[in-house]
Amino acid sequence: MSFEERLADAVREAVHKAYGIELDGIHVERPNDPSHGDFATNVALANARVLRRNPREVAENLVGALEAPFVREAKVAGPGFVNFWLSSEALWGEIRALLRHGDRYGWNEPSGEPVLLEFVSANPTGPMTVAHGRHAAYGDSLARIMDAAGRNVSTEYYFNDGGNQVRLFGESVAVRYAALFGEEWPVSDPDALYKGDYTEEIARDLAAEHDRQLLELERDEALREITAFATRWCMDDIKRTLGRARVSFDSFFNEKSVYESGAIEEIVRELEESGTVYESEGALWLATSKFGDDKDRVLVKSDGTYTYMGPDLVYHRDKWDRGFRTAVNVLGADHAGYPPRLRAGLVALGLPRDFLDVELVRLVKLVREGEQVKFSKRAGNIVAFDELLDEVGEDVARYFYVRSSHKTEMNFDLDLAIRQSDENPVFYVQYAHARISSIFERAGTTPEHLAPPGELAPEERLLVLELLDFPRVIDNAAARREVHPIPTYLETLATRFHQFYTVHRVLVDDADVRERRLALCAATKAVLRSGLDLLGVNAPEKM
RNA sequence: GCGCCCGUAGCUCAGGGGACAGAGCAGCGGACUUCUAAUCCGCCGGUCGCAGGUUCGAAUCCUGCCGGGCGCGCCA
Repeated sequence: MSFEERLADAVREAVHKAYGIELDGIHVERPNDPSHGDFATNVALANARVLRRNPREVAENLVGALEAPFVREAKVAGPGFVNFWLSSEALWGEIRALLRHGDRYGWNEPSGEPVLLEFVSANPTGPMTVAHGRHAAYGDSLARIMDAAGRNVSTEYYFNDGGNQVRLFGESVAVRYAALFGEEWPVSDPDALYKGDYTEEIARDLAAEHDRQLLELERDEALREITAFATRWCMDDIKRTLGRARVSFDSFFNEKSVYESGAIEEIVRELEESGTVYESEGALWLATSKFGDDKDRVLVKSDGTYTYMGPDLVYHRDKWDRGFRTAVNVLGADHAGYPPRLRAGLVALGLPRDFLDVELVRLVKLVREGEQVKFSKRAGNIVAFDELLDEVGEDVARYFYVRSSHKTEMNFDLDLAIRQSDENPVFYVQYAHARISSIFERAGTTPEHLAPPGELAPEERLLVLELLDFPRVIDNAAARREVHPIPTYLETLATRFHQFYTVHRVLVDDADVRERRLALCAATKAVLRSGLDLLGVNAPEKM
């Protein structure tokens, strides 16, 4: 149990003892100013009104009634805060616990209903973009954080390889392919074709494998072959990029399998039976407005093909059938209108309203020399994630992406990421880790037993308090589905370590002191490595 | 027009009822014979978009404006 929780309990009992009432939601926090104690609570201020006493008086009574052996001192301060200082013994007790858990400190055993986290799910119609990169970095880190926090989470990538975009993409490659043999491939809308140079690459690979055979086939069949080849090519390309960025998925799901299974027809039949669909203007509509959507949505277009609602309903019901009780979808903010529709459709199918949960990721803009970078030659009207990785490296890319909240629009300043890499926050954190490694290398040992607890110097105390905050940071990030608290935390922790390092020499002659400081280093190293790992960033031994 | 999100230091962003609003970068000035100076310390820099309201207390909650983004397709 954390000190916050232990303090909250102790305060709750003190309130009970002094006033005979049970309070919950007792707020204990780390004050900004160290002179306000290791921890502080505002209960006296928050409850002065109900108790009909002035806050300072309440605070005094609390301090008087407080029984907490791990508290060295409790003092009333300001308008009625109670500030707590913990005993060094108690802090050392937690450091020992931290060292026992190592880089699993703060982790919880998995429990609860299965959650499926779906992210990226970029269409296999081209390379991953820098926007997908943000989704990948966010989603993968979130999965790691939720896992650490004890959520029963799995990750999945949905390959949209069955829809309209894919047909267009197939045509784009077919045009290039035919051109290689001096032939023309007729298309309905040349402007809608994919323009990036990679379509040329795919066409060449296709030609290398099949020569001009596919041009001999009947056109529909040839297009099917070409499209299948092209989407497979993109999936491989995307998976390679993901692997490079250290993003992993537990499973991949193909939209095509939905079309081929006949499940859509089945769903439509089900909806017909429940009377939630109707025909109008030659299309089949789903009455999503009965389930919380603004208006009804087309399910089967007048040309007989399905809108995305069809396969998506099947896919999400499949998630439910596989046992997941929460489906978290990470989507681009430009898809904001989509969740209410899908949710309404799922409710129409009898799934609970809270099954689908959506996190919207805002746009990322690449900025170079103050100008927005909008496209690249290879990728067409986008910038490929690979190109960003080439420029700034995997660690910087992943760290920068998640440093700010996924909910805010982000400017990724390339000049800063590259040119000033020395002053980069990711290096700042990594450097703390490397410094510690260097100490252990010099020391030739890792601490096997701990020296008896001793008084903590101010810099040591701040470092320790920061270390012990890690479990709460993980829980909080998981609960809010936010990743950026981790970098924020790591930077503070690195600062606390660098400050400690500047003031105190670790490898001193006094064996007890040396042992204690090595223990702090080991603890810091474990938490830094653990935190960086949550972000998919390396923790180097040397820099 | 309706709905959702966002306005915090020159820049990129934390903080989302508490004690003087924080960090990094940029700028200025200090600190390496001692475990890595990719570090540390100090200075400069903010009417937390504006105006009301709730509260003992508001950057934080509520309302209204202003500014920006996104959505409101038989596209995904």
